[in-house]
Amino acid sequence: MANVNILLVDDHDIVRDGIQMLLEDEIGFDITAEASNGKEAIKACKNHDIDLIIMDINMPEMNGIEATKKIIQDFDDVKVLALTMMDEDQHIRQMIEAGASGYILKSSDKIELVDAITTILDGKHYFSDDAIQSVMMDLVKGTTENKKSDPGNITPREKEVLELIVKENTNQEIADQLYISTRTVDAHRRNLLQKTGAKNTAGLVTYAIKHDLVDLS
Amino acid sequence: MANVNILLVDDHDIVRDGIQMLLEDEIGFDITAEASNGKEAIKACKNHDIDLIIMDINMPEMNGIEATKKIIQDFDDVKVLALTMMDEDQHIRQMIEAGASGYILKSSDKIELVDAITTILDGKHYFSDDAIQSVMMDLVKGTTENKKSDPGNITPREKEVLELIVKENTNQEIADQLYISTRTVDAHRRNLLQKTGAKNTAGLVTYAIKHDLVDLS
DNA sequence: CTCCTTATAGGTATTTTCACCTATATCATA
DNA sequence: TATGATATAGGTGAAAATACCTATAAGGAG
Repeated sequence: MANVNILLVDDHDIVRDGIQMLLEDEIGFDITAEASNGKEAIKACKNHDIDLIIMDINMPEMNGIEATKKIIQDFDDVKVLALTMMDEDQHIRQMIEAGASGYILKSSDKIELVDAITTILDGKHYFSDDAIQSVMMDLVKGTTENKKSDPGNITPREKEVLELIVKENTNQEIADQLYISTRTVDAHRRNLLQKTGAKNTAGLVTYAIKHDLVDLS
Repeated sequence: MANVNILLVDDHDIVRDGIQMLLEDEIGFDITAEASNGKEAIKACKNHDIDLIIMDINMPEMNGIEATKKIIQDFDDVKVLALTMMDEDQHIRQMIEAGASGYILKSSDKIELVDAITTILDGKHYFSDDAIQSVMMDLVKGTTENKKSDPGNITPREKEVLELIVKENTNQEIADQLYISTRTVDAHRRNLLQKTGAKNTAGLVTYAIKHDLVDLS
């Protein structure tokens, strides 16, 4: 744990100062660099050999999610701990998907902060209870909403055609695979457009994916 | 909590017997019906006024995920508690998305089981620590894997065009919105096809969604 | 100051999709 | 048994997408 380089990213000076006080005076970590938005954060990663970034989400110029994506991509061994306000919880999932190793709230106490940092530096992940709660509820909610907007009854044959459309087949190729006429494929396609309310192939594909009728593996 | 109708779904008699013993003898819940696969579970829902289903995942005929989807869709007020083995944890997310209100492992003790049941009957959700851990790691993992397979450099303008394609716009409509010629849109489209390796619009849409270049909200 | 990428745009032709229309055999079910 | 949904298939024509080709202006990187 010797010589850990920490980058602190937040657009509010006072927040940076507070966290810096916490880390330096009370816990013994050094802040190596600071940044007030995503672009500055990327620049700081180039100029310093950063080990850990404490990253806010809402910032001018470039937000924490975009910055995290770019940094995780370009700087292999940098870890990101997202540190945000409670009301930004709709972004937790995006932040994790962007590659953050941890997520805690600004309302956390310093014990949780140092716990998160040491856990992450140890190569593991740390998510606060609130973050976990939010992600699970997100999963649950996204679900039931989908169920409600399930409309149009797509027949098994139509589903088969739809799957082949998603897999980039033309009507001719679909006809060959299903041993039917292209006109029949065309008919299925038109029925699908009508039932789904899609305007074109792109709409059919998004519908199929949204409604989980295909697997993008 | 009077008169709660519970349906127990598992393809192993001995598991059903064990849980039934636990619930009836020690906790005071009654098992109203049993089923050994998804299809039987659906049938049981039609024949009894089920309040809660304790559902296994891996079963012959129809698995627990499919059954849960159908049941949640057709029977409004039925709650599902998924009860599975540790090694089925790759299905947790699907189960939650299918509409399950809770998820615990067969290795849980009876205290957790009854806790989960009462929490769910109370209209809330219950996820065991292992389930939560699995979901979070799923999010984290799915991420880094995506990052690695990110190839093709799509320019900002191309991304803009791609987003409009996904939103079911034709080249003409895209041209109008971006104040450029349809031929330019066409050029972007061809470059996108080349860069992504897609064969047609369907391929572009799946690429965009897979690589998270658009939001399906 | 070149070289490369990006964004722009056109020509021409073919393939594919989409929009109307109609029609028939099968199967479930009311 | 009649009705409706499903799967099948065709005609015609217009719109859209895709496949080749070329070309130019602007901007950044070496």
